[in-house]
Amino acid sequence: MDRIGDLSLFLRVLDLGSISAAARSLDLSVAVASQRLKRLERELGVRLLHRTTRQLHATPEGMQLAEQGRALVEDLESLTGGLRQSATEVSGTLRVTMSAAFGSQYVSPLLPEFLGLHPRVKLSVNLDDQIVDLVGSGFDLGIRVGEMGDSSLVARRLASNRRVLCASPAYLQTHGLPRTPADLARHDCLLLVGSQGRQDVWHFTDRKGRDIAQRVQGRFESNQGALLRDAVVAGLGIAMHSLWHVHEQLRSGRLQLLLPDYPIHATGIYAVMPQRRLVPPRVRAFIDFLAGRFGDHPPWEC
Amino acid sequence: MDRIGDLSLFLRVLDLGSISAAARSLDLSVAVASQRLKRLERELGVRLLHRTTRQLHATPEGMQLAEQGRALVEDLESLTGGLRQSATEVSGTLRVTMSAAFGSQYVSPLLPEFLGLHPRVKLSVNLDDQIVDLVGSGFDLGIRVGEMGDSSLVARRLASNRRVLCASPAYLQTHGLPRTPADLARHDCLLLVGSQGRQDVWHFTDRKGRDIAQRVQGRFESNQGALLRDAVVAGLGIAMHSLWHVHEQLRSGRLQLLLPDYPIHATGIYAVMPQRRLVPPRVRAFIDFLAGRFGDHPPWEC
DNA sequence: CATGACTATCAATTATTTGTTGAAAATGAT
DNA sequence: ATCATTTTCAACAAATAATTGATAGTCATG
Repeated sequence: MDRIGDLSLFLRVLDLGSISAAARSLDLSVAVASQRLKRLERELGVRLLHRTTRQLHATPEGMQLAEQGRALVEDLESLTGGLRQSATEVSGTLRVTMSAAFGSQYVSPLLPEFLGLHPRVKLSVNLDDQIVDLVGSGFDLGIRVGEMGDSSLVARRLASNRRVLCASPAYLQTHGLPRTPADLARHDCLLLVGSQGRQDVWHFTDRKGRDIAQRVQGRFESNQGALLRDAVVAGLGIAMHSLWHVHEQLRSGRLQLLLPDYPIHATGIYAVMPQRRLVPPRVRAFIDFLAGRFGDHPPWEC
Repeated sequence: MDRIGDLSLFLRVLDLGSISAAARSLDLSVAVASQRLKRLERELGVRLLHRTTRQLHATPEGMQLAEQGRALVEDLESLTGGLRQSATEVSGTLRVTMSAAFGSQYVSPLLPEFLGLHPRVKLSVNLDDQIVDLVGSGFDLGIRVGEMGDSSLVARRLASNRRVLCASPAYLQTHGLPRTPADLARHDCLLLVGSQGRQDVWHFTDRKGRDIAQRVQGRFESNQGALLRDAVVAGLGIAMHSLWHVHEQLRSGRLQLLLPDYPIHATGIYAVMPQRRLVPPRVRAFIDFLAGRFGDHPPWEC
């Protein structure tokens, strides 16, 4: 066996559970992937995959090769990556998944420029807030808003993510202006329902830096930030939003900032990627590009 | 970097100290080796070898790649070797070095048959008793007579190597027949001078299995077994010889066996090879071939 | 149960890479 | 200085890989 790429392909096939998906993710035609797997099996003289058109599973030999081979491929990548002084060409298909609202609002306008900068990259953009398993879905990169909990991924902070409490002037005229977090208990609060459940405890910081937790409730909730924003603009209640998300509305006066003296713990906007030793140049280029655009003065900060 | 073969080539180049030698040893044309090294350097973006036409040495990066890469290549070989169920074709150039006397006398007549058995192998035979550094000299295989001390090599015993004490009838008529090892102190003994120095202490076993060491001396010594044999046939003294070496002379009566009641510790005839995980099929085939010819009834045993 | 959407493989063509050969340039030894 | 080696280069031939379009198998769906 000479080609380590065949081994990489095999590993990718196992990760994605499909020859077609692996081929796409490596910018190969499906036929090539198929015949290279066959070559690998022929050279080893062993059947690695039991395959039907609809499902794959590894033979015992395949399992063994996968287990031991993965370490090998990673070692080789780290070895060559350590030596290689300058990255190679920025090319291939960049597969990125991003938070829907943030992506369409702030990333999308930048994409033409990025494509112009790197003529040999193709982009495949997935807008979705749910996808967690980057490697299992074959993405190079995810762009996520909020806390980074997952440890199997490496994250790079692209920008800070200040969150604010806001409501429409109409709502405030009717219901009054809250002065402290405790006041929120008597207001209609609009809640985001995430994958971890309803987020009905809001955290603030008082003047002395102490954490204040306030349970809130209301008559409207959604898993879509955009719906929440429409609701708060319509005067349905008070919402906690990322600054970038309501930046426009605050500037135009359709929304109003609340409790400015009780700042909310800031999180970040992150680029996350599978923990690989060797980051493809196109991924690095994209992250650097975004970081350069957002870094010091994101468009949503005053 | 995709081709692990390029890395292997690079390692071989470092072992042999020459691109040409490495190319020969891998059955490649020199030009291919050259351009594959260049490809490796281009892909890594790093210069690995400082080369003039006359000498090579690795750059720091080259050293690093060699150190870490060698383990990698070996891991890959053992992994694939462990999976691979049947060996591949017996082909390529088999480079073997062997003890001169034994090689010309017993191996040489078998070579045509071996070549006939495997049409796609070429043979490169080196007759020399000195070469120790197999891997450094680019040999696949060595055939050695005697004790195997070197631990960096793996050895397979091809046949036993009984040694005997002998002298010509004419010498014995003049000097008398020794009855015990101690008698040898009063005889002319012909000594082999090896790379470890003059071998002037001979070891025997008495009837109870105890070791008897006897220092001997004489007026003739050589590093060439053949000269020693000629000398003992000419009646110059008593010599200790491998049985295969004097088998003919003993049968024809030109030499006579001495001290048959004090056998000498038997050693062996060994195939030794560099400690690689994966033995090329041509090497295995050759060893099996020789073992089959010598194994149970070597031609020099009665 | 048939249809449709995918999937893997096959066969034929095209493109790319790899290997060979012979010549040239460079180097150290005689 | 010449000679024998060594590495590299350049042009060509051979082998290999990738693409395309076609075929057959499989599962979910209506």
